[in-house]
Amino acid sequence: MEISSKYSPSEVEGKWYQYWLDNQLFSSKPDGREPYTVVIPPPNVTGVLHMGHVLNETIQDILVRHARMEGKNACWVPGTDHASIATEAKVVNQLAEQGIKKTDLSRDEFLKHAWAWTEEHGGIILKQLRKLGCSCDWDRTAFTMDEPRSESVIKVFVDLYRKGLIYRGVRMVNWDPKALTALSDEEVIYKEEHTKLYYMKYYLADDAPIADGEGNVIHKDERGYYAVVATTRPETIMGDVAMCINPNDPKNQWLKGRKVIVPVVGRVIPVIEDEYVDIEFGTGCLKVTPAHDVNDYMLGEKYNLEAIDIFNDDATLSDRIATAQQASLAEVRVPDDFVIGLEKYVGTERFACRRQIAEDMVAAGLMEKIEDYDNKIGCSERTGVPIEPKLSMQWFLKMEHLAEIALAPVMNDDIQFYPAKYKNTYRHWLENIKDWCISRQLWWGHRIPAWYLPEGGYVVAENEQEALQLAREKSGKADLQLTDLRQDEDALDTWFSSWLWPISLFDGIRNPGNEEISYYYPTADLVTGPDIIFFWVARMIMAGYEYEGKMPFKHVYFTGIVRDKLGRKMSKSLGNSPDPLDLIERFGADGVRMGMMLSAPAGNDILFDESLCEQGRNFNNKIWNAFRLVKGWEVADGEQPAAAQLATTWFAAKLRLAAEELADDFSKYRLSEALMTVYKLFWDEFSSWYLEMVKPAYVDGKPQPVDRATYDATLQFFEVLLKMLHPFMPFITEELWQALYDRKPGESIMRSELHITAPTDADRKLCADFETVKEIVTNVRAVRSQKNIAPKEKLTLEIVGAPYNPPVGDESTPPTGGLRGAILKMANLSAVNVVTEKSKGSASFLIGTNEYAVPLGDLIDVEAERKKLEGELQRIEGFRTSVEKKLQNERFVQNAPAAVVEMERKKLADADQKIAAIRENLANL
RNA sequence: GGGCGCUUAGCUCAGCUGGUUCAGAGCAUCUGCCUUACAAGCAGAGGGUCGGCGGUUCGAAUCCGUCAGCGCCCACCA
Repeated sequence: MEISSKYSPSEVEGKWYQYWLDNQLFSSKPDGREPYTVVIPPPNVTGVLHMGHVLNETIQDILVRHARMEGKNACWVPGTDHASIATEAKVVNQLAEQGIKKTDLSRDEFLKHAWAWTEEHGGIILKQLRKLGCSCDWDRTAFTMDEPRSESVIKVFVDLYRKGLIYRGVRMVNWDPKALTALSDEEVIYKEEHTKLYYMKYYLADDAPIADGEGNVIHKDERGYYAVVATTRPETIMGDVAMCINPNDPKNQWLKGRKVIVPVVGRVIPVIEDEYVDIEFGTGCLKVTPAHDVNDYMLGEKYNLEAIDIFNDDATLSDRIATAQQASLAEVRVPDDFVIGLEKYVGTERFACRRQIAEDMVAAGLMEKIEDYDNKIGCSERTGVPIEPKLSMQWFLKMEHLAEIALAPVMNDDIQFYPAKYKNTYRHWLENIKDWCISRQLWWGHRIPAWYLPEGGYVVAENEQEALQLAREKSGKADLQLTDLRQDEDALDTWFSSWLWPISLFDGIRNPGNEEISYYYPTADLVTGPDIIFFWVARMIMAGYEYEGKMPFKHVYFTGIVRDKLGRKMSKSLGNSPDPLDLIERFGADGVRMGMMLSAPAGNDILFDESLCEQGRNFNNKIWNAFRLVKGWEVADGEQPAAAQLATTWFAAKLRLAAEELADDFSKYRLSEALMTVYKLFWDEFSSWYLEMVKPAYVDGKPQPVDRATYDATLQFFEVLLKMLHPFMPFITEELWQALYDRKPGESIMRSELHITAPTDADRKLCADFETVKEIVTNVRAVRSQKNIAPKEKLTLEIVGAPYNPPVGDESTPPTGGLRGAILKMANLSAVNVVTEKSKGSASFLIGTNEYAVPLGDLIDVEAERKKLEGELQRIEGFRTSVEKKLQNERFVQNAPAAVVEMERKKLADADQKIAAIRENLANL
């Protein structure tokens, strides 16, 4: 049967994936073997596969398949995340397109739409993972909002509440005015922006004399004395309730104890003093708006100031500003030209309002100046809009205890981070942790299990019945009905469910100590991006110790960010992100996986380039063709040629060495290096050296059969290589493994085990000797290349002088056995002779201190040869001089270890020998 | 403003607790080859004062200091 010279992934990948599924090869059940567990970082349920996933999932699949072939009970649990805020936003947008407003729907109606959306788009990404070859146990597919996970979340909430770790209260939180919800500190990202710094005039409200002391900076114009306040947010003056100076600020001594008028608003506010104020910033005068700034809020608490919330939830200006203005103007009279009616701003959007009020203030002469200013603005991670600090009633989780139990295991390497540098980041966060705001003003998520009583107060319970019972007890009213209770409207932060993932997947919350959780937990490796180290990794560690008393995973492998080859982050707007499915279509899943892994050292960003997939595809093709060659051989009984005998012995040794290296790479999670190790092993050692050595010759245009011993050995080697490659390229290796021998139905390479004995000293020696053989061959080939001698033309090789070192023979046994045979075959020689003096007109080369020559007769170019030799002589003499200098340095000889000095002496002796040989050659030319 | 990390061949990166695996790998480049597994290939070749400067040492890509450039994380300077 004719096999195509090109491997065609699309024809085999689907077939084998189905085969794996049909034979339940991904499935795992607890048994007597050592477990190896990985839980997938659940992608957003409505997400689609992007290059970041490809990287992440490929790494996990490599680890899982590798562990499976080590004989472990590998279990990779897939699933998706409900992604509360992101999904709700998508649903709201979709409804908007249909002309439906969320506010017009009831909670239940909205959730119906959300579930419909989830069912329509959910799980697409899991289907795509199959195309990549991921060996997840699909029967275990979970969702953070399915029943077991939801019940776990509620149970944990109630438990933490009863432990006193969850509380409810009014706090300054990060408010997303677009999503209309509170966010945790971690969901705020800071962006550098060019803004303005506005310097506004706050006139003194009284006529008392000015205390003109040393260093005071006093402002005065025709309207009177005034202080200058610098701010980036002039619109917030509507919420001003004080001005604050640093008591030690010499510039502003004259303001102590005074009252000032908020411009535009007309409110008279006190000047307070606090060392919090930075004397160097702006004018040293700070306006205090407790409702709209975290620091001002703290000042407000400290000095018992009123907090005037000037915004609606969507960050438009509230009509409260107008009523507040009227109230304060009624209280104190201020000159008309300091005041502008605030009604005109009501309902305007915050940034429009800012522009307008700044303009109005300039027109009214209330603005001292406006400067350009670079500022960092906190924005919502999800919607991108600037965060509005806002006072509101929220649920919080106390973090002190949880941070404490999560810190030590990472710092003392019970849980290992790869790369380890993230330990610092982790510690810093835990040591400065604040309470976690876990409530979200969203519907899509786990609803907070708190029920409010008619007469105030609330109960926290796992379900309505329990809530009712607790409510009756609490209120003392036995006739209280469920309809009298009102459940909290808020949902929980998505991460409040994800942090239980390694436990809830095995039902360890609802059903502690069950067989699955006892067997699979703790999981082995977690593969994720460093961007969610706080959101997820740290919190899983907390939950792990709190609920299982054990780490959730033993190792964390942090991947880098996938960038394009110019180093830019891949993004939709740049259009620089290839579609993974398209890449798979073009290069095969194995090719894409390999392209990804070729440049993915742990923790480093990946500069992804399509050409890497091409390299992966080419490698597939190389494997394919090697297979074609081997399976095309005709086998006959017969003696094994010397070269083949050496080749099989050598390659067996080489495999043992490579296996050792591979194991080392895996143990250090250096997966791209592991791949490179197998890549070179297959391409260079196996294909270019081994196969060429054992390849049967052609006689009269006909290929000769290969002897059985060589053939059997070759198939065995091929099988080992396929197994080594399998975690990286599952499809092609399965295809060829199946074709290599007759297999039973249901058998698979992914369930085969790879055990290779440790290399011996003899293996190392043989491989080192073989490197010399390679050098000899390469040198002869180079001679051919330089002299334009066809590869087909047979040459002879002379080994000059005696004695010389093994492996190429010694005086009594001129190059013999396999090594000699290998040289003959690989360099296409007719003979290898030991001579005391090499032939006239030959090209020579040195390997170590041994000299070799290829007689070329008339072909030799004496001048060229002389030039080459002279160059070499010069180089070696220079080297000799430097070594000699070193040895003449007494301090070196005295201080350096004996072995090092001895090494240098040997270098010197070798150099002398080489120089002598080259001189002789030159003389003979 | 604090903390961490990086800088080695044209590109992407290895180089562990200083000394024969010390200047390496893959890709790219150049030169020959359509040699009966593979041109998505084969054979050969070129290419780097290891970011700059200073120090420790008999000896530094490797340790220390410093400067420059890049990147990341954290932080309430309005």
